[in-house]
Amino acid sequence: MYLRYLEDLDTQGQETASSDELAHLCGTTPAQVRKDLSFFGSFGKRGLGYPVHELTAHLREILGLEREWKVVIIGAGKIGAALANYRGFRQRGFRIVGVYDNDPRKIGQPWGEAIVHDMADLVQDIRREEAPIAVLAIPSEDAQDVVDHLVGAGIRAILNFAPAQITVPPHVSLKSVNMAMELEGLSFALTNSLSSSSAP
Amino acid sequence: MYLRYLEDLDTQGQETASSDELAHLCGTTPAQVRKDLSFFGSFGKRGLGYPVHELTAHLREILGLEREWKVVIIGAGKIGAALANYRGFRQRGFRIVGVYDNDPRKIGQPWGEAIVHDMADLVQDIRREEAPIAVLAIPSEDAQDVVDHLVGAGIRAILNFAPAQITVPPHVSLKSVNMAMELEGLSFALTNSLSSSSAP
DNA sequence: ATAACTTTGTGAAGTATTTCACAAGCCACC
DNA sequence: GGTGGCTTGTGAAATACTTCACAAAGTTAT
Repeated sequence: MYLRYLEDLDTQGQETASSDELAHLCGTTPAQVRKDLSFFGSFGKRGLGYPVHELTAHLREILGLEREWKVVIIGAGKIGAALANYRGFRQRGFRIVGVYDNDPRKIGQPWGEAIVHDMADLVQDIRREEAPIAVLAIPSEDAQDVVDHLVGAGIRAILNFAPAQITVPPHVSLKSVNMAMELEGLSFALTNSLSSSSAP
Repeated sequence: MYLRYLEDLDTQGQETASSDELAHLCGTTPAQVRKDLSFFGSFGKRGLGYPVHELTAHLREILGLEREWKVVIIGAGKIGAALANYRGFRQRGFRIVGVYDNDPRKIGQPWGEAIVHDMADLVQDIRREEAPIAVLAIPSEDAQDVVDHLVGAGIRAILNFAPAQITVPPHVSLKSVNMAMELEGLSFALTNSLSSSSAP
């Protein structure tokens, strides 16, 4: 999150930013900003703030964004399409090297810059390409099964959009996004006349 | 999350579930389950566990899912399309009452069961329909501007998919989902050879 | 009816996170 | 080069969250 706003400031030509300024941008507190950043090192200058360009580079390094990550998308449906077209991914160093589906009508069809591949080839392609990240955009009922194949093929991280509880061995990183659950959170907030705001 | 799994159990005809069983399903601990549920009331029976069907109803009530929520989708692009087609929304009581875009080529086109409306009509439609939830699937640069209009029209909750920091007055609930940031989290995990698993 | 076994609900203990508050350092101006 | 005004970095305090552990209450078997 800090990186997102620091990049904006850098583009605007701002040279330094105080913890106070970053806190306001990110919707948190100055003390939180300082504690968070100090965990990784001592990047700021007292009396002046943090050097925007330098800190941006540090954070990109810390997050592992200096290299390119290969990504495969599983599921050539609407969500898969949205993800494949998402500008942000490529901009931030995630290169989509393949899209997979098991629908014969979709296999072989062009899809953006790529072609939809047969799910049957997934395992061998991952082995050959060494794609360490998979994005899952398939129906819940198939999710765990596909995940097991991915893990078998040596995948190291999975971003899951299926609303299902997935289990993976400890050496594989898993992150799940459940859009219906996000809306339910808003329903709860509305029902209880609470209000909250969260950063992207 | 509990609701999701309880509904599954209910469909399968299971009558009771222990905190231990729910914990395993949801990837947490039995003590956590009991503490969480006890916050809202005393739903379980000692020696037996929680009554699945009854607890499901309680949670739906707590989350405000017994009523139907009207939802407008802003942005008829790929992400908007994915959301509009997302089965889960309708199943869980969120009815999409309108899709809006400012691209003249899209306005008037059919779009699932609905038609794409002109963004210019958004404010008056929200006032008339009293849609309390908006889903934002538009480019970042337009996000805050649209949000301001939504707030002016009386929207009460916003689910934001644009990778931008949005501010809203305290009576409006805001939840942001940033897909690039999710991938960056995985990048960090991979870079540092960490591993973690999170429930949907 | 009683004994043996389960499982909840919840204070208390243990961790983790956030905020406070201030010494130490840096800049700018005189 | 000294002084005043900022801002970081960080222990300590405060707050929040999670886990422990056990009495109370229910179930099952005999």
